[in-house]
Amino acid sequence: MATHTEFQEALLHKLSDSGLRSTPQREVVFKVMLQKRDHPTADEVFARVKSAMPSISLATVYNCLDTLVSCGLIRQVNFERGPTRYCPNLHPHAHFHDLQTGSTHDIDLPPGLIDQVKTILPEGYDASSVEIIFRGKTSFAAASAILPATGQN
Amino acid sequence: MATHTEFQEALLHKLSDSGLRSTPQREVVFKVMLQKRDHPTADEVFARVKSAMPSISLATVYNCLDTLVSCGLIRQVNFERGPTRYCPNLHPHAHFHDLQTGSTHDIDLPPGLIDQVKTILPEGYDASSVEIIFRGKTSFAAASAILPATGQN
DNA sequence: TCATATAATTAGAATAGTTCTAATTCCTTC
DNA sequence: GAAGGAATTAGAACTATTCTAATTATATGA
Repeated sequence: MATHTEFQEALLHKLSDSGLRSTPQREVVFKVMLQKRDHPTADEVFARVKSAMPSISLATVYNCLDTLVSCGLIRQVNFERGPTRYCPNLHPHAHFHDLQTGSTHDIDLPPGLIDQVKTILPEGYDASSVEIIFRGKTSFAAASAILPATGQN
Repeated sequence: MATHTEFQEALLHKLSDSGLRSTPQREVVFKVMLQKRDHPTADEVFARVKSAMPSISLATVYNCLDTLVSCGLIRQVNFERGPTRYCPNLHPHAHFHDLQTGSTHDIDLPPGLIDQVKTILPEGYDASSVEIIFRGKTSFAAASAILPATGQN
């Protein structure tokens, strides 16, 4: 049997690509991000991580999340004035922000769409990333929309 | 000659559509937004407005900007963890965020693009707005890139 | 193996941006 | 011109994030 899980391998690999170490804190933050596939804030990640590692500090959670973002293992999203949210989905996707429930949904992007959208850029603009954010309402989540919106995801 | 300028008419009209009053503060904030067509923060708007109306408060600037956003006279943009920026360009456009200079450029959208992008949404998603953000570098602004990046726009 | 250097973590202070509160002023309408 | 509601104001409060300085962990290489 393997001494490392698959996710640990991926983590180690991506980290060392950037000359960074794999640490217990980075591992647990990454694990927590993969477990519940929503869009938590740093505070929410902190709360989840604490049960597995009570000694971890909020500053470290910020550090780890920033590290994971910078080596491409997770993404960062911002909606309006809310706190930064983190996203473990690495497939090319857009975000749909449900204005009624506050929740966020990933929308898979068909291959080629990003490149196609990039063609609208005039000469001299070289985009390394394209982010697409939809805002609106959903018609399938009627049940959950009744709930008092405990938090976002 | 007209008793009101064109922009005041537009302001008055949009405001009263939402049951709101046109006030000197709202007028001056709107005017300032139209004068320099960049993407200022609330603080920057506050600074610009102060010369015309020294008694205005920062809270009022926030209030006015929110009001203008909610009646569709300006737009709001957020990049990463930076402060909210406000945009007077009402034509359908995307934003290009220059990672080297920190500046923001408006990118005109060809008609139909937004609708086309909306077609990727699965059943049940009803988007009232679509935001597109590019990030990357530009090759034409070599001169300004040398400057020590005093602020963003 | 041990010393050294560097990287990472930590707690808590500090900061920045924004919102809230309560009091005041300004309009609008009777 | 009085009453009621809307808008503004100053400053306090709040939240998210970053910074600082000290500590701990890890890797390297003598």
